Amino acid sequence: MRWAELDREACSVARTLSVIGDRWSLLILRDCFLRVRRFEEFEARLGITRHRLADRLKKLVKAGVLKRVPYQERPRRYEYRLTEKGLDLNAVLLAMVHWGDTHMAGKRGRPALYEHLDCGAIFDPVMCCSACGGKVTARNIRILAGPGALPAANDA
Amino acid sequence: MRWAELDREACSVARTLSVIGDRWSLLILRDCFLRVRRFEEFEARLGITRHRLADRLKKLVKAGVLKRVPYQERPRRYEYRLTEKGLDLNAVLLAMVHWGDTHMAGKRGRPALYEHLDCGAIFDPVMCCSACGGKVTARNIRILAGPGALPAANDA
DNA sequence: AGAGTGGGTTCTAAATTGGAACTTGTCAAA
DNA sequence: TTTGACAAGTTCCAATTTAGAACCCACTCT
Repeated sequence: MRWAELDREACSVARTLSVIGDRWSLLILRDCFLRVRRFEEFEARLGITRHRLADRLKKLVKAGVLKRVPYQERPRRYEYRLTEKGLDLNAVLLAMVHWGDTHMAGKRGRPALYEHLDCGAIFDPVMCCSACGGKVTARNIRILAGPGALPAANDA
Repeated sequence: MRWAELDREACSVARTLSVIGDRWSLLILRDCFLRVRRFEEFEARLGITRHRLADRLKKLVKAGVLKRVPYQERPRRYEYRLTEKGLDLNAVLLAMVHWGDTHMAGKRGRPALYEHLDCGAIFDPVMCCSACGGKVTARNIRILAGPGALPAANDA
């Protein structure tokens, strides 16, 4: 399967990966959440080549995750900002951060901490059920075919 | 930056991506959560080449996300199962599924539904604060440097 | 006029991936 | 006693993708 075919799968994981499933996209988005917005700034922070960066930014804009916003005229220059669709990726990033903190942290501890502004606590992100608010884990969920499942491939 | 350098970054996102940041790993893991365990079954479901599949499974085992369990002797054959570390990736998958459901679903609706066994409801996974249980979004958190942040690069 | 800035594009070499065929034990049927 | 099938890989070559470095363009500043 090629990249271009991935978004046609009847699977939300595959469709999501068609947007963010490469080495750089999520690192670019991580920096977006840290309020990085300009081409040169991304380049300096990421260790990505200008070539790749230009290409990824273009793809993320096309996917509707980032938007290109002019911040000066003559010469016209643009910066890259998260759209609402992009901001919604926060949960994905947080889940990855939490997994990395739990399973990949070095002896010095986690690289970053998160403060919940609503309650003031340094917190861990936890996946919860929208109906009852209880924790969701691999062991207390069941997967069912939804309306968008293909007849011949009614998997996730 | 090359793949091999990614896990040395002082960032939990980068470290997590060093394990699951390629096109196939998360699709393999998705199938693991759907109780797929054998080489041939992965191959048939994924559209991946045997070559790539063998390589990815090896890497995921080395990363401690999957374990190789013999299921018969003579000839000795192994199947692949999620470890606890792998089961913890459930939150990442769920976050991606939810984003895909919200932003990439076709006209026929989401391909899969999730039932929370503790309460019986078909639910959406929501990121919550471990301290107060409230919702966590991009707009109500603040990121702080943690103990594992490098002096010269105290970012996420 | 010359240097600097921000945001790219173009080029080639290196790394990664896809595709198809081949290998290794083992059993079971012809 | 070949022959075939099965499951789980491995090997090899071609195609695609990426890295690395240099170049380009539209301005502004000195």
